[in-house]
Amino acid sequence: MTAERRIAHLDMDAFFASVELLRYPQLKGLPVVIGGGRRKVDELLREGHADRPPGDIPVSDFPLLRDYVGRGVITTATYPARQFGVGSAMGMMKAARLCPQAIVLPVDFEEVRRFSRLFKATIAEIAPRVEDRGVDEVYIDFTEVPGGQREGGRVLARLIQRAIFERTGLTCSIGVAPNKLIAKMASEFSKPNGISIVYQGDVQTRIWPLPARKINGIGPKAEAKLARLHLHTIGDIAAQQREWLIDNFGKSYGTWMHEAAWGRDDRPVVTESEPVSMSRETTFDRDLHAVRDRAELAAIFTQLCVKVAGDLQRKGYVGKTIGIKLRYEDFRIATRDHTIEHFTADAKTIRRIAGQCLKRVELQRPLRLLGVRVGKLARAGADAAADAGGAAPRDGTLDLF
DNA sequence: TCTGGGGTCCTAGGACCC
DNA sequence: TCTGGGGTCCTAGGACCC
Repeated sequence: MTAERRIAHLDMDAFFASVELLRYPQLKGLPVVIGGGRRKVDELLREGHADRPPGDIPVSDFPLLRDYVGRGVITTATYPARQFGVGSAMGMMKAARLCPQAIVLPVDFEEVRRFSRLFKATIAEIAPRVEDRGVDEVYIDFTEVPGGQREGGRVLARLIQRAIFERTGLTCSIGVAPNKLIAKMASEFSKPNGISIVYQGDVQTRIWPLPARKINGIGPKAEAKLARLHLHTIGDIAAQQREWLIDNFGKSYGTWMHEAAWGRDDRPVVTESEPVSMSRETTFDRDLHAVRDRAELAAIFTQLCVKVAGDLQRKGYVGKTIGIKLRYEDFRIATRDHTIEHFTADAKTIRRIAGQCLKRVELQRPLRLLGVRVGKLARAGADAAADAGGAAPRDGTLDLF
């Protein structure tokens, strides 16, 4: 007698914005967007308020989206702002046209990470099998948790929701379903601060009517191609023969799509994973030319290498594939990478190899973005750590574990 | 009027090896 | 005159996600 799998997907409501509202409760109920960063909204806000409790800053002193100039995008919008059509990943300038009166605040990564750790720790105390899906999302395996099956998981979901609110003052939405795929969709059913319970038998009535794009894994490209084939809802996909989907989308993607449309997904909740790569990238305030802006570009390039080396060292990793990424003014992306003999986390080594990569790519056109990446990571052991400092490994073997 | 930064995974060709 | 087949690694690009 094995228990039926019950998997929860938990999504913090407007996470970045909600974190700011804890600090500035006077902004509750107002359209607020978090993002940008290219313009120092922070400093604007601080003018004349440096020694004032954040909660006492008058609403009229907060910077408005209409005054924002720069290349940033929206990270999160509060629900009042969403009513104007403003949403995540939207360019700030476009958002400013839709809702100029919205208040704009920069992302406070420290604070967001602090609350991220807090809410995840709260969950883990109640249900230990938690899979990290970024700062504001997790999957939770309810199956073996005592009481995890009651009311299809609603009782446990409610308990977690309350615990998170008590500990952080933040709300979340939870979907509980037989698998991750359906749970992810279910968590969107009753936002914010909602709980949705979905069973396998509900797929036809609750999943099939949804747009294909709601499936986690169907993005803008696949959606457009589906539309060209006159498939719009998940039910439309489910109605197709598997072979037909394979013919149109390839063996792997077609097979997966068919399974997904039928609500089938046996991926486990993965509680631990190792990073594959670490990177740093930056979009310039204005497009740069490799020749004309050589010095500026070189300084930024070195900075990126230093940052990524710092990330590796701080987290205790070394890597052996070093690469660069460019974005040209027309948004086309070029990448180059090179795998070296020995693992490293050394900024100078990374800079040297990345510099070689840079020579292999077209540099005539104006650049919008530059990035540096280190992949093929391994944990920095004793020898690897020495290597990371710039010393050659004794005999090419590293104590990686 | 555009479109950040940090990731993962997949594909596909060529090198190289057995 | 005909030239296997599998496996792994490297590299570049692209889709997708948060």
